[in-house]
Amino acid sequence: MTVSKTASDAVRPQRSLRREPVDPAGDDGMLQLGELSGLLGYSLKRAQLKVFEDFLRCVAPLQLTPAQFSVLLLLDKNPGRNQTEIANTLGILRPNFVAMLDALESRDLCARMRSANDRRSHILVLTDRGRAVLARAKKLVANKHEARLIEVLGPANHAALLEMLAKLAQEF
Amino acid sequence: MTVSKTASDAVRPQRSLRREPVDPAGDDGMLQLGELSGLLGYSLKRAQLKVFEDFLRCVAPLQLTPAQFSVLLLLDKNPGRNQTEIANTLGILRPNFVAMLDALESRDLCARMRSANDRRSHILVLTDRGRAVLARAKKLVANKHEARLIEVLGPANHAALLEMLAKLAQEF
DNA sequence: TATTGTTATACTCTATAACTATA
DNA sequence: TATAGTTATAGAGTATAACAATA
Repeated sequence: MTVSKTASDAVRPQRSLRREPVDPAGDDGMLQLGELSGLLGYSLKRAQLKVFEDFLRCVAPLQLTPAQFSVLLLLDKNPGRNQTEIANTLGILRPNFVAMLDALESRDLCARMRSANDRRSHILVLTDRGRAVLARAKKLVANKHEARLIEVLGPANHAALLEMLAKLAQEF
Repeated sequence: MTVSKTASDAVRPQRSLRREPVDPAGDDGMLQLGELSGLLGYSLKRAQLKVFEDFLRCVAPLQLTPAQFSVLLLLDKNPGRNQTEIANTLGILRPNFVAMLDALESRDLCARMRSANDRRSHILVLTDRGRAVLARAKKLVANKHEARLIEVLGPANHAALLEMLAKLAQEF
């Protein structure tokens, strides 16, 4: 270690004498982010947390997480698929998908059924209740969640943002 | 439950007879994402994972995670701050920040020192080694990580993306 | 009494190996 | 032998309560 073990004055020298508004952040008050502001990954992560938080708020009446919503959407659009196919598409590892499905199935939102062709695999289907919940969830997401995003960003920016994120998710 | 317990034909009816390229995804091959493509949170999450993955690759020689890098950056830009201030700024809870600092301090990248003013708080400082590692990390991030992002998106899009994400992280 | 750093703890996500039943 | 679903497990990340030292 090369730093002295007692700081305060050593670290911020003649600060107690003059109060120069040299930078936006005073000695107290908000800290300077520095090049953190220019780090895409940093803003990406913080934005993602905010967006998921808002998603949960908007869909709270239906008690669905973003991940659960994505599963229901995918089952609806892709009938006749098995667990591995759905999990892979969503980037969920098969072992971790088991508990997720257990939760959805225990709420009677979807069901596993043995495939007649290959008795190893479970064909996943939405139940009537699953379809109903999905329909209500879609409305909440569109009218509350996405609507708020579009309101904050503006429709054109929202579309541009979506396009860029999709590009990163695929090509990067 | 309202669905029959054996599927296959029930779920995808006359598929074995005709092969109509009705939609981009065949019976096998990639699944249809449906409105998942329009869900900002979904692309946001997948993009974030990709970007963090690339960050880890680029900074691998220095063995720094995005979170650790952000701590070093913040310590450098904000000397004389204590654990609570740094943790709060990064959205890290104080109890969870303890182990993070232990790891950084055990590698001699930063040091805690008792404040002379308030003997409860630990002033955080970068060590010489910490400053050196941070300098190298900044170069790797700029020349490899961010460079690749700018290459994929284009400079104008990269700037626009950063601006929108920062806006979401703050105002949303 | 309030605050700083800390411990303990728990819950979620994620990741890997190995088992079973089928193929 | 290989694959689908599963179990067990371990590791991150995140969250809350409570304690000791200090204010």
